[in-house]
Amino acid sequence: MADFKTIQDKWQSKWAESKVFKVHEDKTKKKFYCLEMFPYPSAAFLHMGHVRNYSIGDAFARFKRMNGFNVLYPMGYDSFGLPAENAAKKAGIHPREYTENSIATITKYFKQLGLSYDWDRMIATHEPKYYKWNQYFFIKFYEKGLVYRKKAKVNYCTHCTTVLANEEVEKGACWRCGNQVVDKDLDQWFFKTTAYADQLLEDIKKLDWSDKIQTIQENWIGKSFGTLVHFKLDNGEVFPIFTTRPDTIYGVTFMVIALNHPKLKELIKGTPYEETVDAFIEDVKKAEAADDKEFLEKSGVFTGLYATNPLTTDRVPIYAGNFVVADYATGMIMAVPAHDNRDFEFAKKYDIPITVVIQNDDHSLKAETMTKAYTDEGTLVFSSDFNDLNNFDAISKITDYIEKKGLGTRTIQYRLKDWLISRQRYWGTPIPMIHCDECGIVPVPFNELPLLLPEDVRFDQTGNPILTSKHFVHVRCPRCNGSATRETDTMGGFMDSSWYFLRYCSPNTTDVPFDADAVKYWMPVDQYIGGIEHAVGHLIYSRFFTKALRDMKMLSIDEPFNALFNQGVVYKDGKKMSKSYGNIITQEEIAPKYGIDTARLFMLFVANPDKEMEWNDQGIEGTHKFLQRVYKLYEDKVESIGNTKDSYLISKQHIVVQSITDDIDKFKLNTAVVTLMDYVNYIYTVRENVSPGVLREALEVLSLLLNPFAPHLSEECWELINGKGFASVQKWPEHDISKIDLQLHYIELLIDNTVNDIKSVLELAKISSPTEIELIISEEWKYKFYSMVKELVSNGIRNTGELSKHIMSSELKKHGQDIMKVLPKMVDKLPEQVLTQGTELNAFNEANGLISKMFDCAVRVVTAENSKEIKARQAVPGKPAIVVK
RNA sequence: GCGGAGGUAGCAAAGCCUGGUCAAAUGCGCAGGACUUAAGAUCCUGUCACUUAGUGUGUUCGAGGGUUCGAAUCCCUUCCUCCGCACCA
Repeated sequence: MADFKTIQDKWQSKWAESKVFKVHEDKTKKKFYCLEMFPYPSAAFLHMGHVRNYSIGDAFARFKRMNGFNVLYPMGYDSFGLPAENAAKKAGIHPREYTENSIATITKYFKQLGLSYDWDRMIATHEPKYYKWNQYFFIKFYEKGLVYRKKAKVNYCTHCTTVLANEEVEKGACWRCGNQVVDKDLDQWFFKTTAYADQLLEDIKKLDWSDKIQTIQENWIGKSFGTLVHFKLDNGEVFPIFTTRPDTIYGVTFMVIALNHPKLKELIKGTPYEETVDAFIEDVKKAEAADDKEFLEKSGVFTGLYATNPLTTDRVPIYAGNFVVADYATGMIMAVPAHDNRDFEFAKKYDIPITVVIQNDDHSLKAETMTKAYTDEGTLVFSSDFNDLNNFDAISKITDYIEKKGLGTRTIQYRLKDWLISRQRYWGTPIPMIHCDECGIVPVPFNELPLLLPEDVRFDQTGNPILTSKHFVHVRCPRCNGSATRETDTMGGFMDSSWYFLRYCSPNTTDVPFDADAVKYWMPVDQYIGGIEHAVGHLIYSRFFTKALRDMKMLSIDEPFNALFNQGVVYKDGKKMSKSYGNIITQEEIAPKYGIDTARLFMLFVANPDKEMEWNDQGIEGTHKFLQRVYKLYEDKVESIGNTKDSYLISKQHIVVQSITDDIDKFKLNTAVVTLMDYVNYIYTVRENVSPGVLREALEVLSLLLNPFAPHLSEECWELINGKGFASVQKWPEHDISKIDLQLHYIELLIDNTVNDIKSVLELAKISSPTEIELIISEEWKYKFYSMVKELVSNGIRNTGELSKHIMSSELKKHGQDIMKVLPKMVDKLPEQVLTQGTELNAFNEANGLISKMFDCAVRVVTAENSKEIKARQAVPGKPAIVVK
């Protein structure tokens, strides 16, 4: 029995001592940057979900490293953020202390996983030497006009007492604590992500990302082409509204403005409607708080205002409605109930007229009898000069007209909003800005960076702890030296993660955020690995950051992450494995019992890495057993009793290497493990019948193939067969197609079957302990079937159709049906030598049954243990089945 | 509503792209056997049904149709499950 605990400790310390995984730029080698999303160091443990994620990344990094790449594979911590601050509030320890304790613990666990990180590159974003550069970038972006401050309605979480970015709001609730988010008017800092909306959208297509995540990003950016139409209010004010359906403009019967539109209050101030509208807004707020779904169906209230449709000059009423979003487009819509379901619902509810302007084929639509909006294609009616046009054709014609008359313009609208970076909390990067009454907003001078977080703060009060600092807030203006105040907001955590992948390239530079040459060498990330939950947050911000830095000439790449792999979630008892559900299995529970290699292997084996998987307590026993079996191969001193299986094992070895290499390349780690298991079983069956050299090579190869999956055992096995150096940095085994001989495996199967036959015969004949069996297989029948296939091919038969024709018109007719069962694929592929591929093996196996029918074969079998000669005759209809002598 | 991923033997999970190698890898579970005083561990065999000494036959890959000499695999319809974004004009 192998003691996995001792083995893993031994190799972990050896790796650490010799720094095998340390890398540096080496222009002579091809680089490969493999990166996992860095974790937030909150909980002081790793559960099987983590084990899975990092095992996937490590397997891939190891694979690439062994394939000769110079692999950058770093790890660090996204260590700013609310949990640390909340813990500080609760437990009375400083967030830094909490964070650094967590980091120490987590790092210990990481090291116990045996991941092949270059630990010398570890970063933690809460360290001043890191966040200094957040401040630097902030100011740079500010200078470029990519950072601005504005008063805005923002999402505010009352529980976390801070604003949240759009991307941090899920279904109207705070992503972290799940509390309902409320609107608040605040002066806030924004990154102008929208400036790159188009590029962000366009460049997605260039990336090797899953369709799913590409679609999520596309939807999030939400580009739509439309027209801005100028409606006029009664007070003469022009109010543009955005529509993608100008073809329906003659059917507008009302307008709807967002309840929280900044202009609404002002427009109805002092009118008789002010009171009812205000009351309605209050009701909606209450309903939202109470999550009253029924009330939250489309509802609204008349504002007493009217707008004039510039095309019809009709005056239509303006409602305030809850289904219109204030910060998309202009916050007001034109409503065409006949042709939009939302508008239809609303019109029905409040008894607003409906005007049909697009007719179906038989012109049978009537406003009175409609039960839902007509949203299909049709012909325009009641649309003045545009009558009888197809409505989709009319879109551009009407827009042309609108533009010509100066009533509006074509426009492109994005759903993406600017990135709100301000947080009213302590544990983040201080925003390096100063508010001066004289000079306005003034950045902190570069030479004063990093602007450190103040230490003299109290966490026992509500609100932003920074405000409790006596020294932080008041400052002299760097420009006029007058008295001024510091910005007290800190940056949201996504700032830290927007460029950390650059910092890994040169983690210790003090005069620049990253070394240009190092970044040029390592970037972009070749393989990024992480959860899909970051689809719209981190993965958009990082792309934005990269593009902005490129335009500032600090980078020369367009995209940070070439390939992205989203690993599946680990479930237990039907729920995602997480601390909050209390259904975690930690590394600590598993590793002592089975060893960490077992845990890692199991996580990779049980399901395709991109699929969700259910944790299974029993399954892990199986992988443990497997690793023990592997170890036994190296431990056992096998007395070889022959070399009859040499070529079989060699061939098998090359098949296995080829198959595993392909699988890892495609991230199909689960099937790679299966192949590995199969290989181990195979070695067991043949090891007594191969020469020592061949066995040794097979074991050498096995120990290396094992490295990405069970690295510690891999090293141990490598050492046991006297491998030099670390297995982890050996060259990945190569496969040689010419060494793969499928015929051999085919014959092997035939022999196995025959041997089984003979076993049966022995049983039947009650011969319990034969002392000799000789197995003789005639060359003639061995190749007969194969040569028949060859003959067909040489007759020019290349595909199924030709084959069936050939058979029907040939002497093979009597076996036609049977041949059709087996041959076609072989015929199709033989010219390309596909017979050399592993999967073809089974074809021969299947063919075996047929062959035994079609060809007469006689077998004499001899083994060491028996002396009785037996003749076996494969069953052919009408012939004696087996003759025992 | 829009979008994405799925439904394979007792369970988990391959196979589907590129149709014939599929009664369908592998692991778990289960059954039998070897070993053992016994249990455990380990090893071997079996595990859709009926049958055989071996072979074989029948019915299977959510359901229903279609294409094909041939479908788990391709096409259409349909049912169900999970997951994102959600009133984006």
